[in-house]
Amino acid sequence: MAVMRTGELAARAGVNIQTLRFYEREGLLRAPERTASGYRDYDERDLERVRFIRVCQGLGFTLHEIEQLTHLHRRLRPSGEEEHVQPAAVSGIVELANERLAAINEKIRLLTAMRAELTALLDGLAQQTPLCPASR
Amino acid sequence: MAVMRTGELAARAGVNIQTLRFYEREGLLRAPERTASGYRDYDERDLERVRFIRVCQGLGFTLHEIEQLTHLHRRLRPSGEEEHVQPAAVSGIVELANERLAAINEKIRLLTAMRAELTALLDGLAQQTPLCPASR
DNA sequence: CAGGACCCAGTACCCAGGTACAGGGTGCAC
DNA sequence: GTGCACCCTGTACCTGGGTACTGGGTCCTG
Repeated sequence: MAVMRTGELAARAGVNIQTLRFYEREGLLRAPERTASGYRDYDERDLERVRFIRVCQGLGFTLHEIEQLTHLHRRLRPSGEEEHVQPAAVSGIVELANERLAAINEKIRLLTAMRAELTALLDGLAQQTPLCPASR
Repeated sequence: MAVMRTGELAARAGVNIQTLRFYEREGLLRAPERTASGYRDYDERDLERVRFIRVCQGLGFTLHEIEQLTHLHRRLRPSGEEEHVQPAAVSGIVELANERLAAINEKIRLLTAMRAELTALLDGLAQQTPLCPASR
C-alpha cells in the first residue's frame, strides 16, 4: 500500500520532480520510505504536505516560515496522549504560534483593505459608464 | 516643495537606496523629477507607492502582479473627468480587475482557514495544559 | 577651500527557490 | 533480451528580487 512514486506525486501536486527532491534536501518534506531498488514511496499525506507548502508560498510565507509553521502544527497537534507536550516547551511554542497568528491576521487585514479599495473602484467605474454602452 | 532625495525616501520606506533604483528601472516606480544637478526628487506619493509595493510583496504578489494592480488603479481611478476611460478598453480592465479580486479573495479564504486551524490547535493545547502549571 | 555626507551611472555580485543535465540503474511489455 | 518510461545521485545552471562596488560629481559646514 501507499505506492506513489516521485513522478506521480509531482504530477498530482503540480510541481517539478526536482522540486520534491529540493524540499526533501531542505527538510520541508520528510524523506519517504524507499522500495528495495531505492525508489521513493510517498503517501497521501505527502501530497497534502506539498500542497500546503505551495499554498503558503502563494500567501507570501518563505520556506523557512513554512517550516516553522509545520513544526508548530506538529508540536500542538493533539496526536493521542503519548507525545504530550512538555510544559517547559509550551511557552515558547505558544509565543511562536501567536506571532504566526499575528502575521496571518495582518495579511488578512491588508488583503481585506485591498479588496475594499478595488471593489470601490469597480463600483465607481460601473456608475461612470452608462448602462447602455451605445449612449453618447 | 516636494523635496525628498533617495536617501530619505529609502529610509522612510525602509528599503535600500539600490532597491529604489531597481524599482525605477523595472518600471514599478515612476522616474522622479531631477534637481539641476541630477538628484532625484521624490514626493509623498512615491513613499506611499514604495510602501504599497512592499505590502503586496508580503502578501505573495510578484512585482509583475503589483505592476498590473497599480495599472488597474490608475485606469479605474475617478481622477476628475478629463481622463475618462474609453468604453472600448473597459471590458478588458474589468476582467483583469475581477481576476485580481478573485486572487485576493482566495488568499483571504486560505488565510482565514489557516487562522482557524492554528487557533483551534492553541485552544486544544490550553485545555490539555492544566491552568496551574505546577499540578502534576 | 577642504572634508564629510550625500548623490549619480554602470556593472558585478548575491540569495532564495527552484530547474536542468549527465551518467547510470529499474521494471515491465513486447 | 531490448526498448521505453521511469527512477537514482550529483552537480551545474537559471530567475526574481535585490545589494554592493567603482569611480566619479554635489553640497554644505567650518
